[in-house]
Amino acid sequence: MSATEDAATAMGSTPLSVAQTRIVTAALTLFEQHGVSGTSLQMIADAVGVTKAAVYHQFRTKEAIVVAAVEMELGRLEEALDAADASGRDQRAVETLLTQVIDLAVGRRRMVSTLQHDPVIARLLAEHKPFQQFMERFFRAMLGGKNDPTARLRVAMLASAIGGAVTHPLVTDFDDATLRTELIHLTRQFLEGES
Amino acid sequence: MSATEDAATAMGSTPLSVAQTRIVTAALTLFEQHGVSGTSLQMIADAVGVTKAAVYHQFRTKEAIVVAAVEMELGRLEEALDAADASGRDQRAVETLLTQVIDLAVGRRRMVSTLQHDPVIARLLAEHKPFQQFMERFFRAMLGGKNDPTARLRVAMLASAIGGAVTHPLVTDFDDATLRTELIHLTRQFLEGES
DNA sequence: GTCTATAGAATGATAGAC
DNA sequence: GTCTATCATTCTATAGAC
Repeated sequence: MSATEDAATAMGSTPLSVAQTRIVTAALTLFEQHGVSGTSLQMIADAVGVTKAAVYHQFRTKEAIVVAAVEMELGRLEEALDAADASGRDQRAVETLLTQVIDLAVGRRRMVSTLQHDPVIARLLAEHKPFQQFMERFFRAMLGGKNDPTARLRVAMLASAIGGAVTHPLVTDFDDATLRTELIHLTRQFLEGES
Repeated sequence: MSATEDAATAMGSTPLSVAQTRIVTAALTLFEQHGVSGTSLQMIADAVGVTKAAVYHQFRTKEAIVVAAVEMELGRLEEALDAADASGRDQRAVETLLTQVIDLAVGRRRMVSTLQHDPVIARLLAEHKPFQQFMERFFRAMLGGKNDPTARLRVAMLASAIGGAVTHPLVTDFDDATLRTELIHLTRQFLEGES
């Protein structure tokens, strides 16, 4: 409970103040509805209930808000990643990590798609050094020691399948618990075919 | 070859003129780089090499351009879908459709993510009647007669896995042929687990 | 930490000439 | 089919008062 309300951000950046956390939280909701480009500072300010100038006092640019938002979301993965890195690099460690990834993806459903596919965030993940390193670390853990083309494609498919399925129109009627159970089941099935 | 250059749009709408086709093609490239909201009419006009007013003469609104663009892309799926609907509703028909979907996804890599995840297009697919019906038809074909929750999640994962994998950072170094072969292989493997 | 007020550029969209 | 010119609106961002 307190972990969800914690304002600390990941990847060694300065923790957020209460006012900053309010802005980032509101921004995230708008980003998932309209995308980053489709969200103006005015919309964010209105959602928080302050003026644009107040938002600019907390973040110098719109990009700074996006960075803080991505940091906040990736921070949720960091704990799971730490545990995975500590518990070796075998198949069982990968499955434990996958379960936590699924938990996060189901719990934050609508957020995941934005994080994975918004063009602005994609560019940020590719160009911003700390994000680059974090994603490399994440994929390394998901690969569990392997690195052949088939293994890489398998991880790419798995990450996309989980992230995409949780918001897919065919699945919107699933409650979280059912979605979680079924996702774990089908994910395991996909991994069983592994050579 | 002539099929790729054909300006005809799907879903019963008016075919596009040459000028309109030029605009929609340029718009699609920009949409995949910046998203729909991140693409202005000025950017589209510049890419085509005309003024904004010339673009407005061809399409009354920006939304009309987006609709035409989505129609053009979904049109590529329509042929495969017709064949699938004609060849029954068994497991083999689904596998044939899947192969064609993979071919399309690999061939148009960067486009797929935009179509599946851009918030403006997502809203359009959900609210625009002809798109709604087309997507329903597509999912029905992919389900191959089934409709239980597990089957729906399986299709959701499959569609997301294919659409997401083709642009995934872990797979950017794959050439089209390799990506196609491996995707078909892993997709079949995923389906073999089916009960 | 928030406000009012504003600068300066870019946005979607229209009118009318060629 | 394309142009120039312009509309009202919105955008990011800043200055300065409280």
